[in-house]
Amino acid sequence: MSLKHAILILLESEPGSGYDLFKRFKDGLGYFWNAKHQQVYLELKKLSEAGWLAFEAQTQDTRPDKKNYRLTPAGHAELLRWLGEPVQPNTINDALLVKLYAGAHTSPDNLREEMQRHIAVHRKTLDSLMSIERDYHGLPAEQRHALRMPYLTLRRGILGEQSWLQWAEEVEHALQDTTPASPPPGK
Amino acid sequence: MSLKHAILILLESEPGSGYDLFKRFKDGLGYFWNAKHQQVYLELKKLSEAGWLAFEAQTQDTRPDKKNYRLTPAGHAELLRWLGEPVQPNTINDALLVKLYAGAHTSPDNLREEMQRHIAVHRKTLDSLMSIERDYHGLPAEQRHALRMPYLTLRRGILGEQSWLQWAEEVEHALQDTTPASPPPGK
DNA sequence: TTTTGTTATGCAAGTTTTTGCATAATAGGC
DNA sequence: GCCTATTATGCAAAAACTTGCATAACAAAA
Repeated sequence: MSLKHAILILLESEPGSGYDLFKRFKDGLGYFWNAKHQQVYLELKKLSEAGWLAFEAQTQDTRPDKKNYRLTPAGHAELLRWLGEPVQPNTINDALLVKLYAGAHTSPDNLREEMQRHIAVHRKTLDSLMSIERDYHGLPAEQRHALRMPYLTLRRGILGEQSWLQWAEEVEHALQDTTPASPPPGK
Repeated sequence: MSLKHAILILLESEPGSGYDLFKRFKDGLGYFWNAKHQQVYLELKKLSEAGWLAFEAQTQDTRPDKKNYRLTPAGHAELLRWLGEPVQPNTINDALLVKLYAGAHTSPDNLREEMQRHIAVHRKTLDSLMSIERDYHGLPAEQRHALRMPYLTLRRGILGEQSWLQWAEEVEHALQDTTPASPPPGK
């Protein structure tokens, strides 16, 4: 839907190779836009063919050669056009919630284990976002100002993860209640 | 990724036609799994061909004929298999956050308008979820018990939307700060 | 010294989802 | 009487994304 535009945005602030972009997706933007490397390379190719990007092959001694992409004026214009257009509200497709919705057809233990796996992931994400936030607060005012918009997206991540974990606690309580009382010690 | 399984779950609790399912997506499950009617019909066809669903054509006098789908034993088995399998954590692809990330390249007014549109949508969603919650609390204990798992997903929706709106307030404050001081009254 | 990890790119095939089009009957509001 | 909404289904094409495979050089750890 808009990996195209995510790429334009990343290259607007700093030109780079497909591999660079892929890594940037894994750190910063990656929290709210995910992409496999194959798709990044494919889109770069398409965007070049559309005239929105240009690249220079860059030979390297110790590393494989890379292609350095940057925005063309047409690419810049397209980015501005897209920014002026309304964005569709996000549609959520969340398989965990689908599973939980059907939870009555499986065991509470199975659900608890599933929740534990997801809680671990969300806690880790929250930790890493909060560590990025600490770094941000340590920056000089000028740099903080330059990063103020990405910072808002970071806040979304932090509030979102906190809310998710709060919900997970509710779920754990609810799942405990469905546990049958421990059976009396057998014969 | 799992529209298949969302359909199996819906049909497990109650058989129905493609149109029925589509409507159920728009109400209940729809909060966390979205599907267009075309895709629902397509998946029903595939699931039938895979032997997981069976259907009977049902002629109607005043309305177009419909096909009533229900799970086969194989479909039921597949659902149980899927429930036993771990679900991958959700990947988020959120175009609004991509736009905000690049917000420095557009006007605060543009961003404020965008946020207003999204706030309106989220407020409406929250209202409707909370009204469903009120209905739930009004049910007799037995029915509440039967719906306890879907209720957990409802809670996810409510906590998630509240957190979203809280974030939106932070964003509004931040965007106000970037507004240039009102210019002195002209000449 | 073998294995694992990182850097670097990409094709091919498949799955999933979206968008556009198409049909057809009835009910209700203006 | 006309327009719009609802019920009901689906094909076809395109776009977006995932999965599997493939190559290749070097660095670091085991």
